[in-house]
Amino acid sequence: MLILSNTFSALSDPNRQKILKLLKKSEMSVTEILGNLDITMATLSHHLDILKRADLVSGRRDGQRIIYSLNLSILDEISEQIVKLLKVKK
Amino acid sequence: MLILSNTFSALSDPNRQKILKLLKKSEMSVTEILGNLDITMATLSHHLDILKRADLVSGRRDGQRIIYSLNLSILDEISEQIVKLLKVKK
DNA sequence: TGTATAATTAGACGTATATCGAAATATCTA
DNA sequence: TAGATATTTCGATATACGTCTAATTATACA
Repeated sequence: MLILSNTFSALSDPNRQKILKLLKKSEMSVTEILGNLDITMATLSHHLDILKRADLVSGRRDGQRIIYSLNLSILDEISEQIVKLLKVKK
Repeated sequence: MLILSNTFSALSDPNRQKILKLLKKSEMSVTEILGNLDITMATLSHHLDILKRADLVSGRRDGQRIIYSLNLSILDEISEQIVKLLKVKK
């Protein structure tokens, strides 16, 4: 079960939004993601942890690297929750 | 034009989510909203300001009271932005 | 015009969060 | 097994945010 507050918090940071947009195109290692952002590796790792805990991304190890990818399964659930939050029944 | 980051920030607080759910049922004055929450009037006013600036609610004066209501027009835009953020083209 | 009611604004405070550099952990390869 | 590469974790710091009380603004009405 999704905790709505956490998901929106996860989505509310500009750098995390950039990460999601990058992963939308293709899965990437941490270092690859880092090349597209202006933060340190430590900070990126922190953001990835938040996105992981919100179930928005997942990472799998591939040798030395960890490859992150978007969790598409969450999309429908988020949309549904937003509708529940805002949509007025006619 | 919607600034996505602001919308998600606005949606990310539990009390603001409660406010939106209340206004979903019917428009309400600040004092009426207050009766459903466990915060001070000042804090509520602060949250309403954030929701207003995110275009999620609007307020109109009615005598001494200010009546807040949900801005339904934003819903489609938010859903669209979420899809843009997360949805991968097949 | 003065008092009551409704809401916002100002100022202060503690906690959460984004960030960094440095240290630790994990994997690969020579 | 030692050194290199990739990532995470730790500890510190500055800023943002949610909250409060008190003061201010706006409206109503007697």
